[in-house]
Amino acid sequence: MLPKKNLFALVDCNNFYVSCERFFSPKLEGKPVVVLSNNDGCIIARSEEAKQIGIKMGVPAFEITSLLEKNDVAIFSTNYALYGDLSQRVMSVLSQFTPSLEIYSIDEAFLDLSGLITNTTKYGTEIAKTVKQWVGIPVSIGIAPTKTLAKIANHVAKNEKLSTQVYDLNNEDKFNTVLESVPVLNIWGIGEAYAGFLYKHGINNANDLKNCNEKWIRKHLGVVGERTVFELRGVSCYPVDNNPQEKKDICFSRSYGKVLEKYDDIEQATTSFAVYAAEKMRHQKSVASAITVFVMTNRFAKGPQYVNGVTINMPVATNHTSEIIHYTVIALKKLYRKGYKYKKSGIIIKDLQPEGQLQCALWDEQDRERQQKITSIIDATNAKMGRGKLKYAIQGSKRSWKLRQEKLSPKYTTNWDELLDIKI
DNA sequence: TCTGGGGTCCTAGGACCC
DNA sequence: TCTGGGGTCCTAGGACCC
Repeated sequence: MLPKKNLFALVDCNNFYVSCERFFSPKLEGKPVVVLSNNDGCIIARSEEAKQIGIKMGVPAFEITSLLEKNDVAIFSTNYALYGDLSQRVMSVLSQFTPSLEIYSIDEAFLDLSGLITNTTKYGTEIAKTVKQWVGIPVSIGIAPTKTLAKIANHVAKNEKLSTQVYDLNNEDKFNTVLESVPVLNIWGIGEAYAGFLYKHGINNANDLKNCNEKWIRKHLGVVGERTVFELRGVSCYPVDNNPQEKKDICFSRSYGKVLEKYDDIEQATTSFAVYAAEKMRHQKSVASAITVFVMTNRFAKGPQYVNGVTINMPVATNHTSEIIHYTVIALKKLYRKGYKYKKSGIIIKDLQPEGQLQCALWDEQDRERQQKITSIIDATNAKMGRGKLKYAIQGSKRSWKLRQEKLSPKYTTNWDELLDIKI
């Protein structure tokens, strides 16, 4: 019996953040639109029209103000509450088309279609049509026998501006020609460093890499590179992972809206980040026994630079906010040096383990039951009334670190007060 | 004036053990 | 004079992803 042939679809939302904003402002259809990163810093999403007038991904917005103004580009601050919610809706629609769905990122998912369908293009078109109709977000779909090839097929679907938004690289007679058109840098798993190495050796496109000796690739790019070669040949090395593990690390960091110098301001910011990180940790029902706190000055500024981090091993694995704050402050006091202009800080919670198999220390001085009650009450209140309604005193009330978000759209779908108001 | 944030996996090398 | 060797575990850092 022949082994079951693998078949993967990669569904990718087109210019996702822009599409989310457009869905609630249809008058922006056909116009250039961009979405900015936190603090209204860099361009992180562009509509087709914005790409066409030469706006590059990742450039700082202040560097291209005249270009933005001249072309009357609609600009939005990032609105994760909105994008996250629409993402969930897209994923929920996709889950109806496969028994095995892997949510790969906020705007992408792999679907395992092995043995499921015969007419791939028809099926893909049906998926795209349904998502557009039910959630209002346009998607592109690549279909192929491995994930790496599905990624490539997806790029083709996007670049060729196919009317169907679906490209099937499975049994494609132009297979080699398509691969030849893909520079190695555009292959999933090949970044700047590996691409530089490959170009130096005359390996320029996906077809070249496919034909490489895998032993030689393994020697220079490691096992990940070797798998990429196999995947390009149609040998699947990465199955669809529909059972996401809990996160192993949780990080919460932000650049401040302006530079801060006083210890108290930095403490208020960083303990606030610690509070959010602890919320995330409880949300996935994990505990941790180590945290790293870090601070940094503005790496783009001329003045003296200071970047440093301190890791603290806590005596007992915990997810209680008060304890996390306690150790964050200890770390911060070690880190702080007077005289620097701080721009960013954050906390990384490491070595997360499932709650419940908690190891008790011999001299545990904390009243854990009481803490448990307090954190549950705070979590429940904030879930209901909005993040930050109940705060710890140390977080302060000034929010001098507050992000700049001058072009924020409403939280149309997650906040009753910001629902779209339609006047008839 | 203004330059994002949050992850994963792999590997080399040090620490430690017998 | 001659100064083991092999295994495991952990961590930091590199490379990649969105």
